Amino acid sequence: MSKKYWLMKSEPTVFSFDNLMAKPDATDHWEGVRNYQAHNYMREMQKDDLVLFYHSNCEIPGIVGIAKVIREAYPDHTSWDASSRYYDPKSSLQNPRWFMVDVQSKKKFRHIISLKELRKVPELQEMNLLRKGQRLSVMPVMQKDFEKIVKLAEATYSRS
DNA sequence: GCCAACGTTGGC
DNA sequence: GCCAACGTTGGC
Repeated sequence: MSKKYWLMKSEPTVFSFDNLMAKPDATDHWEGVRNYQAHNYMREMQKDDLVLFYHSNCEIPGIVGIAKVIREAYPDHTSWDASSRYYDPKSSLQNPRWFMVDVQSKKKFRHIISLKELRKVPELQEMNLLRKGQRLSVMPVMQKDFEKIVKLAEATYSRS
């Protein structure tokens, strides 16, 4: 099966791209997805799929870098941890209700590709991310859009 | 802090 | 199964 592309949102005050880079092996599990549609997308992820890392609910929302899926979906242990903010009493070790993947940071953009900037790119206007009212924290990205965003990031490098 | 646009819950 | 009330997301 061919590689797929995704976008995952995180609030940088909770977990930022820098936090991911600082982890051992620049790798961490992606805990806390508690929306079924986002969760279903996450379960479709395959090893080596690439992920746009998006910072949400912050001063400058936008894409900050690229990560890679290094472990496919497995039970999210925070869902049965009563002390976790992601605790779900309907989930248990025996019958897990939520899953997570492991991701590794791959490349940090020198500058954030802000939501504002994305909205100015004609080719990207069909992205799920830019659709009104869509709030999924995990969503698929078309290959052409992924490549366009990487190009934007590279153009930013050469300009500076 | 506001509020639009969702998703979820629970009474009926 | 309907739907009002409530909670959450996330840009602004």
